Amino acid sequence: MLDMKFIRDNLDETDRRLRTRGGESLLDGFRELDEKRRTLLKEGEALKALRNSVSDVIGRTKDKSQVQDKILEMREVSQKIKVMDEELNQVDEQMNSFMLTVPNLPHASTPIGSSEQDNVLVRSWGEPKQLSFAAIAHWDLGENLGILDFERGAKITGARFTLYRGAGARLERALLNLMLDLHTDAHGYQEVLPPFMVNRDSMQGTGQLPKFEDDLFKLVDPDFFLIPTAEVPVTNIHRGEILKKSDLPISYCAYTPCFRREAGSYGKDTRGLIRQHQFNKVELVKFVHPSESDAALETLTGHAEKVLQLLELPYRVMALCSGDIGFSSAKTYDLEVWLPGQSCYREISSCSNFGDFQARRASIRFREDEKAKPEFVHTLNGSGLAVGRTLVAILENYQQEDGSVMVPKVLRPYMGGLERITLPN
RNA sequence: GGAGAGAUGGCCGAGUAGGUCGAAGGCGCUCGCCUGCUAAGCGAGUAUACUGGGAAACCGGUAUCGAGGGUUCGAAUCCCUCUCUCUCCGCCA
Repeated sequence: MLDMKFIRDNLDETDRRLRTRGGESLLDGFRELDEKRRTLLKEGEALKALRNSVSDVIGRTKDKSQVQDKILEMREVSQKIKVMDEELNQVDEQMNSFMLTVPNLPHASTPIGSSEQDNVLVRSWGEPKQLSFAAIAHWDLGENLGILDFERGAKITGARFTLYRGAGARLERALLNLMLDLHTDAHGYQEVLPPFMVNRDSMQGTGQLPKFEDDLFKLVDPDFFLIPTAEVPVTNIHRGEILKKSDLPISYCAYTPCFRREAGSYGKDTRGLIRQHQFNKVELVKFVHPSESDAALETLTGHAEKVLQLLELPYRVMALCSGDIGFSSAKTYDLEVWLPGQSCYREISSCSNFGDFQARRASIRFREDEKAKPEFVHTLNGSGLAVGRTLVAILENYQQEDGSVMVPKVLRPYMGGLERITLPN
């Protein structure tokens, strides 16, 4: 959420910056609504002030018959207040739901652009592997090796669900452990294991609601949602809190499964593990002092990159343009890993600085010093990494001409020493 | 699932025949004094949001005692609904 006062004082500039996201104005009607709200507020509060002071007099008067006329008068005032409050509530609600649908301001360093095409290459690491034979896509590799069973996944649940078996299941678990160990031991994150379902307030705190309910899996009875990313429960750890400045920065990493409806992506990536309704991810989340968030995005992105480097998977870093960054994000770097089976780079991590956008929604604050007013922290997060897609990258990059797949050296201790996943006899 | 208890400020904890309660007291914290260290002592201060005025310091208004609604001139205090926490019983990975 943006700061209402900031919008009020900088309406044109805010509008201009928001337009870089998609062109259309996102602030229509703000001024009228804001003025209406403040007028109602002012009038209502004046009446309440009157009622409070007169009620005080009534309270002090022992003989109520002396103030009978005042009581009658206040009865009418209270009626008026009630009417005005109702109107104000409506306006407040309108304002609130309006504010919740306004996306974050793009960061000054976010490239201006309208689509994916305008994303900017920041750097790349490793050479895209040129295989000496025809690359096989991971879905075929996985099925041939008997480690990915798409048919049975679909039978058990439906499309975009997959059954992992044997070395495949082990490989997924190995990746999880490698990532968690790296981020906790080497990068200083505290591991957390949060709930995989969250309530509506949490979804609103990080920005998934109210706008993107269609993308979520929702429970029928309690009003809970399956998390689409660990960002939601982990960022909401500190919802409604005032943190100590000395606690910052706070760095969490978490493994969770992620559940996404993928509505609107029918026909896209229908084969393989790239786009699933359920996938595993290790997420990095930071709460930092506002002056630190720019630098924190760089280090956080570096932490995600480190996983790819350890696995020796070629990748590139893209700065998303204003038209491509997410609703809550001010600045985003995507890590894209090279996939020989598709001869292209595919997103494997998304690292974002949200500025104070999520912190304002979720009310996560700190004090500069003991007496200072609370200020909003800045929040960041990034995938470190999407595990399913990492497994895809390993299968495709480490595939051998005989159809087997080498296990990256760094993973072998996690795989019971296994060096190669071979075809079943 | 059944029975009961409870939710007050950073923490603990008063406050139920409705008014002078944004809320006693204690702890913690901040500033000052005192004490040649430490501790103790003394004094003052110490919630948040919105809103009006002011360059600012700051001053004023409104709201908030789990959430929402009701009764009333007036509610932390009465009534209703919901949520959460705790205890006991049952069930269970």
